Amino acid sequence: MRRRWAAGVGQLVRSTEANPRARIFRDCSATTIKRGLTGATLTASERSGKQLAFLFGESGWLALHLGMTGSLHVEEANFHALKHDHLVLRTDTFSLVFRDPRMFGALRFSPGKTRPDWWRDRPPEIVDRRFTLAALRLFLERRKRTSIKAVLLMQERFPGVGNWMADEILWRAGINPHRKAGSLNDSECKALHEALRFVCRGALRTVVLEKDNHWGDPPSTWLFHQRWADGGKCPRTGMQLRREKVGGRTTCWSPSVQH
DNA sequence: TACAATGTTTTAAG
DNA sequence: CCTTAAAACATTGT
Repeated sequence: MRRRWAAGVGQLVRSTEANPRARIFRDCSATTIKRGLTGATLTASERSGKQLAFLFGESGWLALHLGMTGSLHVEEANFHALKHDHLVLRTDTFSLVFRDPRMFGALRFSPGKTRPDWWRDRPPEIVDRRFTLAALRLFLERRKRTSIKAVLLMQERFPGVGNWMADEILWRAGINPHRKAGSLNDSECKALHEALRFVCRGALRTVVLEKDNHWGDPPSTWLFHQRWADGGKCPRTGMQLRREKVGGRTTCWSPSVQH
C-alpha cells in the first residue's frame, strides 16, 4: 500500500477532497488535512509495522493506518470518488485514494518537516535488531496474568501483529494460546522470539503487493491457509485444529503441537 | 436474523 | 499509577 502511493512521489497536490463525516478523520479534522496537503509535494514514504507515513516536503507529515478494510489506490486524474473513498489527493496525473468501508482506519497530520512525536516514538519493529529477547521477556513479565494470545495483540510491543499473525506465531512456537504470559519458560520465550521474527519476516516477504491487485500468499505450510474456517488441519500433524475465542478474538490453534 | 470478519484503541474495573 | 478484560468502531457477507 505504501508503494502504491509512492508512485506519486515528486508530484504536487493540486487539490484535496476529504469527507469530514468519515470516521477516519477522528484524530484530525478533514479541514486540517485539506489545508495541509493542498499545494504540497509528496516527497517520501515510510512504514512502521502496519502504519504508514507520507512526507510532504516542508509542508507536513501524513500518517495513516488502514485498519481491516482500508486500502490505498492510484487512479486517473479525473477519477470520480466512490462511496468509501474518504480522501482523494489530485495531482496533474494521478488521484491518490484512501478507501475504507469499515472506517477502522485512521489518519493524522502534523505540519512542518520535523518528524512528529507520534511517528518518531513508535516501538521497534519485530524484525528490527532492537526487538530483543530481553525486551520480550520484560514485557511478558509485566503482562504475566494475561493470556499470551491477548499479549501478542498489544501494539505497544508487537506493532503490526494482528489476529492471524498472532495465531501463526503461537502455532510455530508450539505455545497454547491460553497460557498466561508469565508462565513461559526460557526455551518457550526463545521459541516465541524466533517465531515472532520468522513470521513477521515471512509476511513482509510474501504478503506484499506484486502488481495491480495481486497479493502473494504465505508458504503453503503455514497455519494461515487452514485457520479461516472450521475443519482446518494442522499443517505439521494433520490433526484437527481448534477454533475458539481467546483474548477476545477468534483463535485457531493446534492442540497436537501447542502445549 | 444473528454473527463474524486479514485491526487496533478505548473503556471501565481491579 | 499499573494491569486486565471486554467493548467499541462501520460495513458487508454468510
